[in-house]
Amino acid sequence: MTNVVQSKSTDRKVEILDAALTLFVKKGFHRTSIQDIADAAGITKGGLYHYLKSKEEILFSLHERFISEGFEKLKLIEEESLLPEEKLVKLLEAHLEIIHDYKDAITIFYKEYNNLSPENYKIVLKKRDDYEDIFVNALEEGRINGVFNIENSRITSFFILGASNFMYHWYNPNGEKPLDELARIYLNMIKHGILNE
Amino acid sequence: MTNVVQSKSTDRKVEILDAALTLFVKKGFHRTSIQDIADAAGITKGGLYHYLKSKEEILFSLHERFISEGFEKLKLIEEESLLPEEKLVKLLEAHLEIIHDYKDAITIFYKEYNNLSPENYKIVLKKRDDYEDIFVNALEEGRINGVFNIENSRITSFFILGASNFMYHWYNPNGEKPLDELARIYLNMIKHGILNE
Amino acid sequence: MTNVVQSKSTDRKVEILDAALTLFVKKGFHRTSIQDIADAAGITKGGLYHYLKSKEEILFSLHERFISEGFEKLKLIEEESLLPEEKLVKLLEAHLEIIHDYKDAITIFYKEYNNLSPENYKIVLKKRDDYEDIFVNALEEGRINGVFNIENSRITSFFILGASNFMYHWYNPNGEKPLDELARIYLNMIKHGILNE
Amino acid sequence: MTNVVQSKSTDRKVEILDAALTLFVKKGFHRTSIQDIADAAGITKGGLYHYLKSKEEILFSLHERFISEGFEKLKLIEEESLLPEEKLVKLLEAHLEIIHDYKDAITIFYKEYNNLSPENYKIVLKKRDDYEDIFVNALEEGRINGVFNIENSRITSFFILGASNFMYHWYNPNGEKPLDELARIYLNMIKHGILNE
DNA sequence: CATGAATGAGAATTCATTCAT
DNA sequence: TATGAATGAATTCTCATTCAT
Repeated sequence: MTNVVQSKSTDRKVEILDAALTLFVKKGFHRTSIQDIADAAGITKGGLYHYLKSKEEILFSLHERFISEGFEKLKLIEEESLLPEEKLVKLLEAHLEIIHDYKDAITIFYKEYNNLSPENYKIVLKKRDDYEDIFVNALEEGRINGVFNIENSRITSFFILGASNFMYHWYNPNGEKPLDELARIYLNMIKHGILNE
Repeated sequence: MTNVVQSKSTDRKVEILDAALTLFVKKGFHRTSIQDIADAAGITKGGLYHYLKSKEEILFSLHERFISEGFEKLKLIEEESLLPEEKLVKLLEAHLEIIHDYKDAITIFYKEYNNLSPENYKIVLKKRDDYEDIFVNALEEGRINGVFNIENSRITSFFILGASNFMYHWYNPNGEKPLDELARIYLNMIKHGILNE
Repeated sequence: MTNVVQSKSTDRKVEILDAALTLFVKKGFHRTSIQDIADAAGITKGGLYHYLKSKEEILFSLHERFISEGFEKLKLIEEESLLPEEKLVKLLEAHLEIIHDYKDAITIFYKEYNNLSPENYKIVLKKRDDYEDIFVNALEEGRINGVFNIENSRITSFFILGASNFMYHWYNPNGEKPLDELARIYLNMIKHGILNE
Repeated sequence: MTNVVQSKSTDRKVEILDAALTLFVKKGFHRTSIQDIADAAGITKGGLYHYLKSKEEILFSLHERFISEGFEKLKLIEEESLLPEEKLVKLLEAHLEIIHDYKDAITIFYKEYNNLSPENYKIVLKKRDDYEDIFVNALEEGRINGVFNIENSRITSFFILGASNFMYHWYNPNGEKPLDELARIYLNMIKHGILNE
């Protein structure tokens, strides 16, 4: 899946990014200094610049890392030949798993993306749109088939993603509800709503 | 509804806060300098400090303004004697209205609240919890009555609020869908889900 | 001794000066703001400027108040016709009394006089010199008479004043030793030294 | 005596401290800006912060430098086995020498120590007390032996140190009286007083 | 007399980034 | 690769003083 052999440099870079992510989550992008990151990564400020050429690049790399991996995951599901309902379920399960795995990265994504350079901002937003489009397309397919009783696939997509994304504000991986249990509850509400009929 | 007569200072402070809000939304809290705010408000840097004693107080005031007004609105509905379903509908309509009216404030609330001082952070989080509790209580009432087919009122509340709050990421007040139309669509999904049964 | 009838303004000014003195002792001249002084005196910042035209004038007035009164006291003793030893004793007793009464003013005098404007600096230093000269003259008279076994009246004067002035660093008016007891001890050391002979 | 080999950084730091000391004596702590110090030391403001992390640390370092060296000097004398009178004489000669060598540092010590942070304030005051205790102990030893005709060693210590310390207000190293001459005069007054008997 | 608003200059400090070694 | 020194621009905040009302 991932490269087993990585150069020392790559390791070092990953360490720096991990350290940065932790700090960004705790203190925010601007309140975290390059010095802080260097300290946390066990490197000097000057040394850090051998791996990453600016603070913005750190932020961008963090975005990239999470959004690319997430997109790849969904893409694989999209390409499977599944019924709309099954596809939506699998997409959503994957999405919740991504939220679980990349809680920190998602947190800073929603808070700090406007600190990206205009060029990187565009790249990231494009990927986010592609990500969302996978949901929109799955919903649209089901809407046309008559499986989903929805008016507008995009609005529905935002509805579902919104409900899911909000989880990063409150979801505690060590809390009482395991993720698959939550996924079941969420799916149920999405499919049938909350009203007893 | 609002005071018609306000002292000059109150006006000035409101001007400063409005200017700050606009800038915070556009550039984020840290990338907006006091100088930027003062310029936008047509006042000198020193003058600004006559009305607000720190940059953090500006952020806090913006939070306060929106979260207190929002809470009052919901509180009034909570105190009406309504059936659970009716109450939830009214609460949600009010909530979407608040999102509509305070889109900018909510944007910076979710992005920048961790720039508040510890004391103000506590105050704001307390109010946010009170706000959410109104939804949780309404859902719990319906759950006990058997009107709502839900397992857990808090998770359901987060589900609904999450879906709604995410609107501030994409909702355009001048877009094709008017707010009441969106409210109808959202309510429908919350009540009945998306599956054709 | 002092005016029994004073205008309201004069009272107000005295209040301001007293408030300022207390604050200067506690926090130093620069760390005390005009706002602090105004607050302590129960007046507004703008109001304060009706009584004193600058922060420096406050400092100068405090110096004046203490150094003029002190000088007058010594002057009266100087003009009495006394034997050198008696005169020195009376001068020193008066000096210690002044230190007792104006501990705070003396503290800020030695710490903050270099914050005076050049003109006021000159005035204050002139008065300090006049004050010291009274001691030098008394010593010189005794030296010529052969009452005092000293080489240089100025150095001796500094020796005596130094020993006395240092008291403001440690003298506690509510401590175990009353002032007259201290005066006796000091005079004894000045007259006979510390060696058993 | 002192390290012959010092790192470049140590040199730079010493340069900054020396520049600061000169300026503090001339203009006082608060009227000297970091910019002033940086300019005088031939470094940029930002560069200065590479060596010292705050203005307060500059002040503290200046205090430390002088008070630690002074204390070491006295400590060595205290540990010699000398008769009380001889010990007092040597202590006082050393003390006057310290005043001669560190006139500037002592000046700002007495004027500006209340600008230290509470923690550093404590440290400095502790050292000052230790310094004074050396004199108190020497006097107490002589008082018990009957060599000194004094009532209270602490008051006597303050008397002597006060007389000596005051020298920094008027002593001019290039004046007519060399230091050892002054030491002789002072010692004479301390030992025998000023009265012809 | 008194006030509150406003000013403008200056202060300490932070920090991303560069670069000689 | 790695470092520590250095830079320079930006930033928040303070404050003595003025002045219209």
